[in-house]
Amino acid sequence: MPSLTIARLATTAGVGVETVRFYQRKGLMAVPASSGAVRHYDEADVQRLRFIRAAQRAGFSLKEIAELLALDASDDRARVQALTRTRLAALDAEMAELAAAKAMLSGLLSECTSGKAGPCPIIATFTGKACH
Amino acid sequence: MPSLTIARLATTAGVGVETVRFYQRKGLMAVPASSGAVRHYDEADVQRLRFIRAAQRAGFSLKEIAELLALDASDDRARVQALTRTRLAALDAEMAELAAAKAMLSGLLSECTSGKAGPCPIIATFTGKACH
DNA sequence: ATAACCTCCGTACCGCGATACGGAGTCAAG
DNA sequence: CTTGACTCCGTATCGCGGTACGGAGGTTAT
Repeated sequence: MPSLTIARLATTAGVGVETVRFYQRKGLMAVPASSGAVRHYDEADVQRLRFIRAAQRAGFSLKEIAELLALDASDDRARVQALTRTRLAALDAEMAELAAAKAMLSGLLSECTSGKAGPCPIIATFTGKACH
Repeated sequence: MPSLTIARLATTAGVGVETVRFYQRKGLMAVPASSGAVRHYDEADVQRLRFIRAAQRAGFSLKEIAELLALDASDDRARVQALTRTRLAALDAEMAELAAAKAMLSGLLSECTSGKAGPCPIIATFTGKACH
């Protein structure tokens, strides 16, 4: 039975001790009812932390992750799929925004690098001053 | 001389009154030294708010925007270009992360939609349980 | 001139995701 | 059996980008 202290749990999962405690307060992890004064953790807790980190990388918020974790128990695929579709739509929207920003900035950068005279086109664009 | 109240300034630029005051506190806008008790704003203030919003859409933080605004005065194109390149690199990194997340989620979603048996692949992936 | 609305200013609060602090208790090694 | 490292727990603080509240005073339309 691999019994970990909170510090070993945290370093195993690649987070800080305070972060584990933060997740406990947020209801993302249960506080183990330890026999004694010091609480003990096991492989399931490591997995739970890894779940949280993986879902965060996919862009889910901690609130959504809490729901996903609850669904892990109650096997409601429809709900998981709905959350996933919502997240995918949000990802598309974010990507579109980033792509637009990137297009604008890279265009302006080359303009500003090659241009010689007048105000910086980047600044001018943000300012709204006519520049072309 | 178009003299605006703070509310008219805010609505013209498409932000809230409280947001204008927030930007003033953050040093992004000067508080006009009004003659009298009520402060007055003009077209330059509208432009400044639009600058802030445009730069935000490009992904700059308020801190970076403050620097860009300072550079608007002091015409340091090299610095503006450096900030822009940094922002472009950050945008690339963010886009790569979003693309990875999207690929993962859309793959999992179709798997989960079509699959019938066993645990939900989405949950299984986050959990780290073997699923294939 | 009075009601209705706006401005000014400080301060507090929100959501998010953590991170820090500090005192008391616990545990293992020397 | 002490020392040092770790744990527990509450509470505070951070950074970001705002939003909300409330009272005193200014302004405007009727």
